[in-house]
Amino acid sequence: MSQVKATMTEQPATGAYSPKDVEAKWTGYWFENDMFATRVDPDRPNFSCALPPPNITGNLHMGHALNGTIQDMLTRWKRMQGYNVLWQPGTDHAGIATQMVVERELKKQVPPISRHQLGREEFIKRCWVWREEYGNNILNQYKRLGVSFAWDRLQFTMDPDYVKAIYRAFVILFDEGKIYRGNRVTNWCPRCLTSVSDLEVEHEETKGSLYEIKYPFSKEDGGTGDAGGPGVVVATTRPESMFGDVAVAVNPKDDRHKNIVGKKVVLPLTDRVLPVIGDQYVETEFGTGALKVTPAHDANDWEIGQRHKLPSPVVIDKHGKMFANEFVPTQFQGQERFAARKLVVEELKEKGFLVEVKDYTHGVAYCERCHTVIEPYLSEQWYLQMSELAQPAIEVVEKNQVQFIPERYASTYLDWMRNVRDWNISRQLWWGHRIPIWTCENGHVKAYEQTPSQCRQCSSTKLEQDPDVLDTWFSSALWPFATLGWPEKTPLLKTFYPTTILSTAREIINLWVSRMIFTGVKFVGTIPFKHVLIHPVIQTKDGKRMSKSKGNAVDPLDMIEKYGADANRFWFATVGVKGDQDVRFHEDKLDEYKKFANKLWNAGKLVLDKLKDYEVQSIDLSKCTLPDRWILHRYTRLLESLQDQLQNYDFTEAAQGLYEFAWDYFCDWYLEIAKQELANSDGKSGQQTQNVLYYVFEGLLRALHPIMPFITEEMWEKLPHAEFMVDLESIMFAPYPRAHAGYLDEQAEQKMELIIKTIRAIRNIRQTFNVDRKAEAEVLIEVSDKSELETLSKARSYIASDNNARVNPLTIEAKVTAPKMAATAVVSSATIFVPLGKLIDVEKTGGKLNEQREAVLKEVNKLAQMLDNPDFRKRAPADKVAAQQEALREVKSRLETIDAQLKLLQG
RNA sequence: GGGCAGUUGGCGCAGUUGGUAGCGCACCACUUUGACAUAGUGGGGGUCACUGGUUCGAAUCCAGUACUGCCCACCA
Repeated sequence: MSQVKATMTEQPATGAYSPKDVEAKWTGYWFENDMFATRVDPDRPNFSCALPPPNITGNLHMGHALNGTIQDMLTRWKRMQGYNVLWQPGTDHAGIATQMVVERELKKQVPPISRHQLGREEFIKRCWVWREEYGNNILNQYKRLGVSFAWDRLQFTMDPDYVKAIYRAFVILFDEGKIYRGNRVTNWCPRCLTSVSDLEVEHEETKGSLYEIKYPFSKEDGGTGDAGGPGVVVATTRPESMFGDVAVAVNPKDDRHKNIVGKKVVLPLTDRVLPVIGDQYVETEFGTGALKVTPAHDANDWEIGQRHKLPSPVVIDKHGKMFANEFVPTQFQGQERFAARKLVVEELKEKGFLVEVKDYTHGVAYCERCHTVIEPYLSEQWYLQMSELAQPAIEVVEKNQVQFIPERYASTYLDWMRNVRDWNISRQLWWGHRIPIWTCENGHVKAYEQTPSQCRQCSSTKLEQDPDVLDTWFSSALWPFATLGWPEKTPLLKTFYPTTILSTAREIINLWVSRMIFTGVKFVGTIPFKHVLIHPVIQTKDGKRMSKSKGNAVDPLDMIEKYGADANRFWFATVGVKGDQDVRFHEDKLDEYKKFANKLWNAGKLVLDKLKDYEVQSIDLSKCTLPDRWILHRYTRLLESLQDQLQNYDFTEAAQGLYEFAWDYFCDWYLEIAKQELANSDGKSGQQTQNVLYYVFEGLLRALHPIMPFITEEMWEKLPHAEFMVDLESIMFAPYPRAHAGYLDEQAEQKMELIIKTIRAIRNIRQTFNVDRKAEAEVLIEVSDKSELETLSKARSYIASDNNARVNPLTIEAKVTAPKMAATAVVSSATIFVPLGKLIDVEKTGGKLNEQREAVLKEVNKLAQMLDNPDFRKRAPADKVAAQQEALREVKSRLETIDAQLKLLQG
């Protein structure tokens, strides 16, 4: 490993933190020195996760960035905890998407070329060229986020070893008879010219029309066979498909129609005669209660056609144009389907068959990739039989071997798997894994892992490979183990499989997660991951889905540019995985966390300044000041919670805890006091304060590192280090800080709380009465409780200091002579008097006191009422009653103090 | 049609086993003292969507209603 240590980045003297250079520098340092390379020490525990492979055509979006941050936080945290970590990165060849991009490029050429002109082989070559050029773009974008994935183990779903895994899996399934050829209606994209799965189809509410068309009874069934005579009215949204009709179906229970079952009707605009059949599928409530049956162009009609053994004439071709065959009247042949619809409707109207047209909004299926309206299309496809494969995959989730987080998503998965249908795994594309099925001249259909030279059954050398490629999800289904070398029993597979977690978006639970689970169980014999983290979807600030085409998508790279990667990551951490299922994006949040980074930066500057020439040494608790012990206590509590929170994937709380600790406790209170301590001290107590300052700040950086890797690395490098960390090349290899119970100190906590409240009360009075900030104020504090008196007496220098309440002279006694013209506040057993002399505004003081009195009185009444209720005293647990009684006593005494002060004021 | 979320001050959210509503941003006022004005200090602001129930007591438990959003599903 190269030992070129990055040098410190010069920051502008203004005090503001500028993330840009810092981030570029450390990204370079980490990646150039292979810091994230996989290292395996058999004595250490293992942590692994696989990055959901982005499409090579993809660009980093908010979802990627959130997901990347979640995985990186865990990976960095585990690395710091001494685990062997593998965060497996890589990309997906993305069949349709890549093919579309390359086709689009070809179209831009002069003259434009189609892929068919190029031919399959040449086209695939172009795809490879494209992939070499741009295929890792998105991973490089990921780097900007500070991700620590194993760059040395980059995988691609078309790498030779990966392809080997795919064909091994395919052949196993094929030889078990689970892969079969089926001829049925599937979703077809007339633009991509391929079948797509149900999951690759988007349904959108679209305004359209419901056409009611009269199908007249034939002459032998009492009709005239034309529009003028009696008939049955069917309702359809797709009149152009009528030429493929083979029947009219009604519900046999429908009183209006049941007597016409068995009759014949004439298909309008043609001479064809169709039977009226009875089928339960027909909804009596919908439309006219009569349904035209078009088996080749509607999945439901296909089912009906199968039940009634009806033919299935095809009238729309794969391009979405009306077929030129005997079923389609010549005037419509070759017309595009939507143009044909218009023409058909016109002619129906003209000839009197069109009964009514109603506005109708319904879900229309669109191709997820190109937004073309999907055409249900009768075609031959390869299917994977799912029922047997699903069973064990259902069990591992039912038995909690694979656990969804949040839990509710387990039912999304289970509902899908329990009703799973056979999987159409073939696609009519060129870019992808060609289906490894060869058919010989004698019709023997076999699957081969490698291109065969002869038929396995008859040794014929005349073989032809299936032209289709596999659904892209077939290859990504194998991701968790194919990336680790399966089917070989590699050491990596042994070490890192099953992976620890999988983190992804809920929209691909069925598409991807379910398939990894069943393939993992099937091929490796074990679950692919223990925990599935499903993160929220990031929406626009008004709750809309972000989409590139709508132009409302926020580009995370822009946000990183503007606010820094650490600020973005911090926001992603607060989003976490355990909260709502959707999160709206508000840019102010990034600004807030940018300010947090700035705050840390400036705190770091102060700490460094106070630790000039500091040599690390251990803390001597017995010599520590109260604030020292207090911050150690708070810090220890923070670490305890962090351990729990990160363990439970509670990133939201972990981030909030760190934010609160760093800003409120450390910066606002401890640093203010420590600053003063170090300025005043004679060097004895100051030494311990330095130790504590170092201990807490250095630890805080490590604690923050998984969330904010850049700024913590930058500052950590500048700090001196304890011996065991001196040689580390990066904070990422330093141990995650652990809580030491010895630093817990509840007493210090209570004492500091009293002091803080006291300081706040004095500040409140000062501001309420407009005491000049620069002026010192006289303060008298009467403390009835003995230990509180001691605490406050010992803390007098903190209370009096310019940073805090700026008091002089300060009197703290068990009993003081209450000054007449004074503002008053009560904190616990302490009554604070600030004599204001001429400054005092009797009216204002009285008003303020009366306000307080009212608030306190309200509490008194509420508590008294509760305690007066005999039911409460009878039924509430004794400790609760006692607690309320105690609360009442406390509130009453505050009321008395206020009353006394009011009396004095009115004097 | 089925399922899942959410509804708490202007905005974004916390509120574990029911016991006097918290935080951040924004807002108002004051302050440029050597970590930070991307700051400090103080302050104002909420009948916890609605209805009913359980309970001595409900933001919290139960039932229902209303909106908002997501997922799944073969109503033409």
